[in-house]
Amino acid sequence: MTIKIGELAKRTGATVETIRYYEKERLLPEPFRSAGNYRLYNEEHIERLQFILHCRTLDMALDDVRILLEYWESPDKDCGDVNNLLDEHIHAVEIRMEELMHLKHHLTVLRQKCAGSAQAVSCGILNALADNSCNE
Amino acid sequence: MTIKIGELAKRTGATVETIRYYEKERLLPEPFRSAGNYRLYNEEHIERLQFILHCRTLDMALDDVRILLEYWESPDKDCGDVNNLLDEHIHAVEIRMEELMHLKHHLTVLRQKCAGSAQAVSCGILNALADNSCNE
DNA sequence: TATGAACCCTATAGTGGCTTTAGAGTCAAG
DNA sequence: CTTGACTCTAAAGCCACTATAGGGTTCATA
Repeated sequence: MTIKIGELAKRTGATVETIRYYEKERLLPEPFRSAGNYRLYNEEHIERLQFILHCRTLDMALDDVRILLEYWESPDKDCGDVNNLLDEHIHAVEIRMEELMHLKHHLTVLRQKCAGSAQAVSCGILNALADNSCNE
Repeated sequence: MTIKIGELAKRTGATVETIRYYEKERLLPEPFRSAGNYRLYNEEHIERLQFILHCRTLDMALDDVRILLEYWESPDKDCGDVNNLLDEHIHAVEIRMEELMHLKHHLTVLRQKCAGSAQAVSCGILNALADNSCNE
């Protein structure tokens, strides 16, 4: 059983372009080609692509995915580094969440500086952006 | 009083490269040049750059900054759109925060699939990434 | 006057993870 | 035999910078 790139895209939810991009990035191995030079994928390609896509839904960088794929391909390896990679990723997400919380606070304070519509010259938002009084 | 680009960078916290980039992007007007072709900035440049940087600390896109600068330059305009722009930005931040909350949940569940170090073949994390069982 | 350090200049390429575009080839159905 | 859906490659575009290469300017010190 082999499928063409459009069918692989349909089955996994990736776009055709993304699949070709992953191949160029060596995340997916080069598949066999048909007589007409079409890529032909098999079950292994499908699984590997799904692995990659699952990692991406978890917002992992492709370099991290590369590392995880290596472990996935080497059943005997110690997976301690996998745990570390995940811990670091969770930490990064936590940090970004905190950043966004602060950000939202600043934005909300800023928003309250101008109740309705008025002339720009007296708009509390524009003035606060000029002197940064919303960040102090 | 005029200052060179390094001094402007020092006073605002931007890098020299970012300042030149903003000029190329027409966020900052082209300054006068010295005899030796050095950029010479004045008070207005400093204020405008600070306005831009304040917007950036609030994670606004440069296109949004462009719009805000326009209002800032036109004191007579109605600033209702400024409020809308901000509301939309706050909404985008809220959405991203929710996304990250879900993300963190998935990552935490995934992390618990592998307690300590073991062989990759039996690592709950790698297996869950393969079948996406952490996202269901 | 020479020289060296600190600063400045332009132009171009790289970052990440794709997406888009242009231009061409393949294949099955009508 | 043509149409339309699919596929191919190569290159450029996205965002907001950052980095690099290869030079020029300015000023203080030797």
